[in-house]
This record gives sequence, structure tokens and C-alpha cells, in this order.
Amino acid sequence: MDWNALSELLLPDSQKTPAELEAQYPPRNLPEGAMVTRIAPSPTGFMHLGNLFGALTDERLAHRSGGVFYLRIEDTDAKREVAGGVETILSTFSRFGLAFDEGAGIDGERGDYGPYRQRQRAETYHVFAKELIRQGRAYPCFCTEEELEQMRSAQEAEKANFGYYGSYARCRNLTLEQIKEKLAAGQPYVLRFKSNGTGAEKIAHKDCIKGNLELTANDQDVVLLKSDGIPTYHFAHVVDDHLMRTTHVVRGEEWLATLPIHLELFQALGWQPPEYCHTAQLMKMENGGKRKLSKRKDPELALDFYLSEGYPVPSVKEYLLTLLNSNFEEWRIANPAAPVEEFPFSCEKMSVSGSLFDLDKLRDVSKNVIAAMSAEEVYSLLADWAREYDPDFYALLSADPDYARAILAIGRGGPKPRKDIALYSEFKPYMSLFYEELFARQDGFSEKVDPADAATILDRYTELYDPSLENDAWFAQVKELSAELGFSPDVKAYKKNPEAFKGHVGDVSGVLRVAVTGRTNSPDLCSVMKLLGKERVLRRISEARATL
RNA sequence: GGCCCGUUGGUCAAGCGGUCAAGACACCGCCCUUUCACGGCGGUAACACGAGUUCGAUUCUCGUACGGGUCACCA
Repeated sequence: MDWNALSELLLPDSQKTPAELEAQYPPRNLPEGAMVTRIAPSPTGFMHLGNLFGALTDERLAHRSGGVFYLRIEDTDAKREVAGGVETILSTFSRFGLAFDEGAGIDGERGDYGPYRQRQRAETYHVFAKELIRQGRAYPCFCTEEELEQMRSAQEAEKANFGYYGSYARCRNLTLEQIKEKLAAGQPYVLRFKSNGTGAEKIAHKDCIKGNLELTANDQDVVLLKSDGIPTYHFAHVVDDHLMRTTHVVRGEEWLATLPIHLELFQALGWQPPEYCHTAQLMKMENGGKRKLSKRKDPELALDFYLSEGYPVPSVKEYLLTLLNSNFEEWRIANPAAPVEEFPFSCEKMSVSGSLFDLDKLRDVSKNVIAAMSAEEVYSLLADWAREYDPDFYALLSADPDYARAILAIGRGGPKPRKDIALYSEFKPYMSLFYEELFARQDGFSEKVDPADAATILDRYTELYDPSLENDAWFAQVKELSAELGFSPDVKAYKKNPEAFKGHVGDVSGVLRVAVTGRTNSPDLCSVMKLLGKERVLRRISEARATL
């Protein structure tokens, strides 16, 4: 076989040499140990947790080491591409606060290693495809879909491994004449890699996360260029990550199975492969068993879900970090206020087995995140969220920002901040008692207090009510009222001798609480009353009084 | 089916030949407390199984079981 002639026959327009490309993409000038990572999603219009999971790893690895984190768009499959898919990728990463140093963008791109969209790199792939043909390591395959299917059935019957390899790789042995004939007849073809493997060799490989691996070497003649001349993932990955000088490839462990292909391709091209970091899959619990999170069945896989439900971005990131690095939580407890950038992220601390995504745990993380924010921060983030996902609520919030901020300030900022809200969407029910538009009585008076006593409490309080009182004085007054009406001002005294009282001060304040807030549970009642103001407090008390 | 990876409490997980087998979430109890939340204290609960190596295995090796991944002109 005259491989040179074949290469010219197949790719006559590709005239650049590999050396020219090497010169065009020189090694990066970075300090020792700097990692170059990338996130390379397909523009399918759907961004999921796995994308973020990997991206966070890439970003931390690169930026902790003084390296480069870039975005490459893997748009080699036109069938899966969705209009606006790239914009979705960009906007999602930007909303989750991932900053790329270089790569694809909406208006052009940044960086010297582009283009960063694979379809724009067709010529580049062709240069190396041509080189592989010249070396006798790639050949055209004219097998049709039907033929491949037949072959698969035959393999199944013979209990042989599936695939295009060894003696099953029939187009391997086509002569130049045969190839010319088929081309002349207009038969479509793909370009296949010619593997040297026999399916028996074992190779040792060290993965940054999984550690030492023993793999079976590749023996598959995988497709390099599809019939439209666009490369498959395998070929594009090898060429791009080499040329773009990626040092660490972070990807899901579903790629582990094809790693031998990539390794053989790197070898055939004479390149040093990057370090690989294969991350464990995110799983979900379903009737007693774990399974991979599924796009179709699990809404929580889509990143939009977190945004629309109102999970703060830092909450999602912190939680992902706890899954990503087993010592993150420990570090967070020791450094409650430190920015996540200071966390010493490392591959060694990454889990090797799939973890369940636990929404309960996310909620807990999120409560802590929100509890640590100032009222001003909460207001601004909450307003941003509401503007997009709950416009009516946004109208209320923005009509009087100071009022909203004051509500949010209750129980916030001290050494023991309230920790009862995990999502932006939970603020509305929490704050509803402060807005007439949202206010609705949820709970009735406690049965522990006789309705007649409740009525008396409300009547007397209406007379005593002094809006100017601060918390201590306010509560002292409630205690006095308790004593006056036969309720113990001291809970302990009541518990010692319950027979001596109608109840205790907690019961009295409970009556006031239900009257004013419409609930048995509420934030600090004195603060609530101050914010509601005299008129509304009295009105609510009299409304409640009327129900007795 | 072939190949590969994995398996510590309900969940996330420390552990890296000798530990009473950490911690966090959830759950339960108690305390604090004018409600709730917070906080404090305590509790229930785990090394998949079987062989081996070893004075000694959660830790090493091999099987078994179970779970997962993958075998496209998709990534």
C-alpha cells in the first residue's frame, strides 16, 4: 500500500504539516506545576450537575496552581446541537461564577490556542489525520450501517467481542485500487484508526483520582473522522488537548472505558498524554438502590432547577465541594468565613466511588450559607432571584427596600443567627406576615388557653400596648400582664407548681403571637410588632379578638 | 456476554496492618428558651461475604456477591 498516495487521495486539501501546527501552538509559558484544564461541553442546550461538578474541579485545579482554565465547545455532533446551546453554556457557567481564562465566548473568543469550537478546527484535525494515514495508522472504511449491524450480530453469535477490530476490520486490507474504485463510485466512508492491539495486552495507568489502574489495551479501529470529515470525540480530544497544551483532563468515569483508545492515539501521534482525572458519578437513591442521576427522571440534575428553586449559587458550590473533596467540610468548620478559593483543593481527596446527591444535606449547607449573609446581602440576592422567578414578590420587596431589609435583619447577624431558610423561595412564606398582600392566618389560638382568658389577654394588651418599648421592657410588660391575669411570669415556677396558675408567660405571648402574626411560630415578636407598626398591630389584634 | 471501576452507619465520609472504627447530614432524647430557629450535651447506627498473607486485618492478595460504567459515523 502506498500510504502517501492514499493520504493525498483522501485529504488533498490539507497542506499544513504537523510541525507547523506544533509551532502555532507552542508549549505554554507557565510556572512549574501550573495546571491547564478545560471544560468541554456539547451545546445540547442542557446543563446539568455533572457539568458543574467537573467544571468546579477544573477551575479549582487550574486556579489553585496558577494555571489556565479554558472553555472549549465540543460541537462535533451536529445532530445533538441545539440553537442557543452555546449561550446556555456560557450563561450557566457565568451565573455559577466560573471564570474562564480563555476559550469560546459569545462575541468572539479569548486566547492564543483557538479556535475553541471544534467545528472550526476541521483543518487542524485533517492535518493529523493525514499524517496518520501516511504512517499507515489510519485507513478509509466503506462499511455501511447495515454491514456493521450484521457484523455485530455475527459477533454476538460467535460470543466474540463487539466492535471493529482485528479480522473483523475488513476495510483494513483494501488495496489502493479498491479504494479508488469506491471513491469514484461515490461511496461514503469514514476514516478509521488502525490499532496495533490484539485485545490481550494489559497496560498500567495511573489516574489522578482513581490511582493505579490495570486496563486492557485498545484493539478497536475507532472512527477518527466521520463521513462528513468531522472528527469523533476520541480524535478531537487527543488533538485538541495536545495542541491546547492541556495538562489535566477532568472528565466523568464513563470515559474510563475509552481511555485505552486515547492512550493509543497519543502514542501513535508521538505525544505525551495529559494526566487524567476520572471523577465518580453522581448517583441518586431510588427504591433501595443507587443509580446514576438521569436527565429524564430527575429534575434536580438540571442546573436550572437550583436557580429556579432558589438555591443560592454559593450553597450549590459549597455542597458540591463537600462531595468533591472529602475534607472540605472539616476545613469549612475550621474556617467558617474564609472564601472557598482558600480551600486547598486536591485530586487525592476526591472520592473514587459514586456519591448520592443528597438534597437534605444541600439544604443544611444552604441554611448556613444564608445565615452567614448580612441582611443587605440577602436582600439583594433575594431581589435578584424574585425579579426573575417571582415577579409579584419582587414588586413587594422593591416597593420598600428598607422595610424588606429590616424584616430580613430580624435574628440575623448575631452569634446565633436564625438558620431556618435554605432557599430564596422560602422567604416569601416566611415574610408573608409582614405584607398585607400576603398575610393569611395559618394557626388558631392554642387550646391550652381558655378562650375567655385569651380574649382578656387581648383586651388588656390593647390597653397596655406601647409601640415604643424595646425588647426587654416589652417582655417585662408581658410578664406583668401574665401575673395580673393568673399566668406565671416565670416558666420554671409554673412547671414546679402548674396547679397554681392558668398557664405561663409563654402561653400569654403565644396568644399575642397568634393574634398579631397568625401563626404559632414566628420571628421575635417584639421586632415583628415594631415593624408592623401600631395601627396594623391593633387591627390584627382586634380581628383575632373577634374570632373568640 | 466481554472489558473496566467500585463496596465503612439511612446518606456523605475519615481511616491507609494494632483506633473504644473520626466527623457532618438525617433521626431520637435531654438542656437552654416567651414560639420557632439557633446553640449545648447525649443516643441509635457501619467495615458486603468467604478464603488466604500476618503475631494481628476495615486496611494487603485472591475468589464470590452486589452496585456502577462501557462496548456508535454521541459526547
